[in-house]
Amino acid sequence: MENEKVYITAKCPIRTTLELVGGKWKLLILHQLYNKPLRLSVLKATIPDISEKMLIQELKVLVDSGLVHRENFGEVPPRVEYSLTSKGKLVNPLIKEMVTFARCYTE
Amino acid sequence: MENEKVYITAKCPIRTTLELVGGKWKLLILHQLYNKPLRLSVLKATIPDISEKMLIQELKVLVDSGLVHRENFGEVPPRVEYSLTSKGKLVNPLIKEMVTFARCYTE
DNA sequence: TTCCATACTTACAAAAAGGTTAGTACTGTT
DNA sequence: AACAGTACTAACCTTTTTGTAAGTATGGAA
Repeated sequence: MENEKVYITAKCPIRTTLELVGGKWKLLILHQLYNKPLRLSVLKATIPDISEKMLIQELKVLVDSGLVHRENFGEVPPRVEYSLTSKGKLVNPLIKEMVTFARCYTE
Repeated sequence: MENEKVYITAKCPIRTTLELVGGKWKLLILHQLYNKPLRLSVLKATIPDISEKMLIQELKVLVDSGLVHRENFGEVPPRVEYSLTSKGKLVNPLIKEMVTFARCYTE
């Protein structure tokens, strides 16, 4: 089971992963949520280049795919916190590998 | 050194990796080259949906970034083989993590 | 009654990525 | 002289992704 060969198909695991966390922003967002829940405004501040629209849009996708949990405290002014679900935490080793890869590549 | 915190900047490791292997095709191509050098025609056959243009275009990018080696045997009709460089082999653990992630996610 | 703070929406525009189709170059074989 | 076989190129178009700028909703504080 462990080392089954991966053939490229419409639903192969590599493509599944690309669909879930591909694109310019999702992994950056997930990485910020690694430690603790964060509010939108904090996320925006720690990902300097992202626009508010993209941030909200990508968060929504991540919530829809079950990687991120959205908690609305129903206060005014609004307070909403985003955190990793247990599935979302599965991306941590992946991000770690990306960091390792980049460091080995550039060294 | 090991566990340095990763801040999101223009050249942070996550973004470096995304630039190198991001997009729809690069990781699929690299995965096919995992075992052995392959010719263009074979790559095309094992990645069913890719167009010839995209395959050649992405291979060129991968060669330019030093992840893939291109060997031209100078024969007629042309024979060219593509293989992973040592830097290219660094993506293998990354791909493995992607496969693991997808399997955990979907189970 | 005006403004504040925060999360979120909408309409539109620009840029990037990807796809289609038709071609080139090269020689040995028919 | 035409063709086969392989890697590659070029022009053009469509789709997807990302960005910009403005606006909405809320209730309490000034």
